[in-house]
Amino acid sequence: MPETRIQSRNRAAILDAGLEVFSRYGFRGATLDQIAGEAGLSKPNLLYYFQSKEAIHRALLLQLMDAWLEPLRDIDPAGEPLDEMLDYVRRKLALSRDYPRESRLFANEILSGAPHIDDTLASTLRDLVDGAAALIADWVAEGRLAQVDPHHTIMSVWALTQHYADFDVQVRAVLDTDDPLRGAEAHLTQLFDRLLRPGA
Amino acid sequence: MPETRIQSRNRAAILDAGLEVFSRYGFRGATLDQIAGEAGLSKPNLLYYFQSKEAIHRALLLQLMDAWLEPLRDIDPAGEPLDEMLDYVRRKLALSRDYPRESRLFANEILSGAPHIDDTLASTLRDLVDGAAALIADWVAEGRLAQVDPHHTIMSVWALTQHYADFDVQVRAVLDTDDPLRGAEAHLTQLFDRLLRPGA
DNA sequence: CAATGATTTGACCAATCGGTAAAATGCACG
DNA sequence: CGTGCATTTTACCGATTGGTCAAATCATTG
Repeated sequence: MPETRIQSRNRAAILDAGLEVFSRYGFRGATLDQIAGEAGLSKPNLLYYFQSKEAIHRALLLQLMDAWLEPLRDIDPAGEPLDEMLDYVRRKLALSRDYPRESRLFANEILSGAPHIDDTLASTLRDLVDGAAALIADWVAEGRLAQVDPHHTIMSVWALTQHYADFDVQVRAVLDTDDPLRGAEAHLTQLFDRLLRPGA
Repeated sequence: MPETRIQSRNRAAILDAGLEVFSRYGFRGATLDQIAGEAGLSKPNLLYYFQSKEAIHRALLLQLMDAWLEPLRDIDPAGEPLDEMLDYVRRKLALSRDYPRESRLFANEILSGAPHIDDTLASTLRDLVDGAAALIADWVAEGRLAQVDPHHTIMSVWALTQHYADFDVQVRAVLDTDDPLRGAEAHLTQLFDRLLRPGA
């Protein structure tokens, strides 16, 4: 039995509403009434489509992790190292610009101790990062990137790009611009260029 | 009427418990029962010392903001620019090491839209950052720092240092070390040295 | 020790929490 | 049009939420 039009519309509305609420208040701080209200449905109707509060949250985290790690997978081992790294930074920053709620959802999950994705963190994420770190280490050894710690460098990309989504309120308060991400790209490109460009 | 021994002990215990719980689950996700349990007090007894859940949260945020901005105030306009900036990074990183719960409390507040400190963000923080940014801009103009965007540079310091406290769970999962902050200091010193050291 | 104020407890409250059951409604299709 | 299934609503549940109140207990000091 394929999904009906009503089903796909309502499921999408619920996931969107859940993303809105969970990303602001975390799993425990979010309420089903709030999500139902945001989705334009009654609470029992919402529970007709998802078995529980946790089911909504789980579905959101699941579809998030893939998209979130994609930029890292897209680093091309055959490419020019510095370009690959700067492109990676730009792809990650684009995620913060286009999917700030997903970024905050992830941040909330980590802040609360990652109870729902700790196994993913220890396996999938870990392996992916180790792979990318090994690639960076090779590039460094070949003298095609400056001497850096690969793991800390990757985390620096995360920290700097996600900051613009997660701390959006603070960023806007400090920057006084309606588009903080414009200046961010130039700044981060410069920062990672100076960090990673191999010395003369 | 001065504070009795019992009062100061219990107030401290409540604030510590509140910090523990609020920093993990945010304001809405935290419960008074949880805080009372963590503090070793009954809920009514807890409310004998603080008028409400919000009062505990407010007290925590208040004592946080001062300590959190201190490293920025301590930048010496008469000092050597690069040293001053690198010392600032190290002071900020020390806060993440010594007060990770405070960092997460702040992160949670910002994530949820900063409803309790939005005026502080727009006034105190804004002024402080603008002052520091002006100083950095002067140093850049004098050729004593490399060409950077002062505001984005300051926020980069925040993003990179606070990341080690706020995303501690993820950092440990990726790094596989029991002391992630050791490598962090060397990495961040290197990063900001390369970003800020004036060209030859 | 007595008394007085500081502290703690137990019983309780209305509101909200996540979730359920069943009846009512809507909708597509023969 | 009517039948059968998908959808939605109404009414409700026990547990937990933030918070109150008065009584009980504790600690200090004259």
